Amino acid sequence: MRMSADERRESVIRAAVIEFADRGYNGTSTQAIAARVGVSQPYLFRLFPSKRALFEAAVRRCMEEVKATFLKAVEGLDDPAERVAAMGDAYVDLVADRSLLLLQMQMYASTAVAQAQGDAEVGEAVRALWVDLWDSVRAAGGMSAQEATDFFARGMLINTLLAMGFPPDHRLWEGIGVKGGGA
Amino acid sequence: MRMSADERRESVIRAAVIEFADRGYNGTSTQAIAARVGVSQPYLFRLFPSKRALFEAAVRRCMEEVKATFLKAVEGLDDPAERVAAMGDAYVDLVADRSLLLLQMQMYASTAVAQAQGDAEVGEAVRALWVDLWDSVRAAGGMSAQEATDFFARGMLINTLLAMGFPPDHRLWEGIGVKGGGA
DNA sequence: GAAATTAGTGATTGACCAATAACTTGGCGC
DNA sequence: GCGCCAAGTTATTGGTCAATCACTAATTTC
Repeated sequence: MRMSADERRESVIRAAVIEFADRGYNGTSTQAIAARVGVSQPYLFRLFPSKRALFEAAVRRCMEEVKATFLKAVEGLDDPAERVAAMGDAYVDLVADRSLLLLQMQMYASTAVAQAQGDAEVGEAVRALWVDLWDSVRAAGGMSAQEATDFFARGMLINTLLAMGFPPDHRLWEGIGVKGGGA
Repeated sequence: MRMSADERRESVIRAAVIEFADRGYNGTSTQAIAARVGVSQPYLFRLFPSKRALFEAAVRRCMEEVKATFLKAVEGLDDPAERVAAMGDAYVDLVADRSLLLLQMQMYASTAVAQAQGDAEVGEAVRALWVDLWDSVRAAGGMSAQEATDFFARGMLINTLLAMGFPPDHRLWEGIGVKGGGA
């Protein structure tokens, strides 16, 4: 049961990704995260200075995993066209783990909220993560600027349809080329 | 000051669109909406049965306006290619009124939350609105399924970049063809 | 101009929630 | 086997929020 602070922080982040993905920033109580970890609610505040900091850690982790998924997909592939195709296919893995895509949606929404409230720092941090993902994916796929735009545009549509819960066999998925939108 | 319930409901919806767009569902208090309207908080519950119902009304209004913006853009145009281009340009109008695009983001995020909590009704309602928008835009532009997919994919990328607050002159806007991302 | 209807308010409540503070428990070195 | 530090808890607090209830004021109707 008892573990080092670093190990505990790690498991808290994992729980936070799931909870924040499912219920959003304001909809998630620190109590819910603590319960999922199996730890008391106040102890979270020993591991993270605030709820916001915990959310940021979850978001950072999420973006790292998304990036890692794409980079892993191109490993060992040399042909540029093949690499781009492999990254497109990698979306299947992301869709399979709902949390990573849903937490992205919550991140976009929460960032807009933070900025409307005058908090510029959150926006800067999120944009930095996003630009890093963009550039990494673009470089890994040897994409032109236009190709990268199209790639991410498709990704955002997938995110959106998934968030709304369109089932995998719905006709709106047809032009997209990745099945698995449901549940 | 005093007005009919219907007129008041109308002004409440307008206020709700702005507030929910800026602060999200859970981040917006009914007090904040009431204050913007200039009415007492309990009176909102005479006009709408619950906060959720008010949110749904705001979302419905938002989607109607988005749809109307696109349909208005093609008025008087006959050439199919011209109509598609006009709808693409119409995004400039939507970006100009931040609320409509940001409320969409909040809608996606909140729909995901509702579904994670077992509320299937919200998801169904939102999907119906979305399919209606999709079909209307597709019909108005005489688009193929693939063209519609590309059109909406681009739209979702615009939404996302806007939510994150990328300024209009940021390089990520380059491949998109609509300026006006910032504040 | 009185009666009835409709618009709107003030006070309150019970639940929830982030964060703090003060305390306890468990393992490790020696 | 004891002392010490890190892991973890219980209790609490100040604040917020959706929703209800009982009430008042304006408008319409006859």
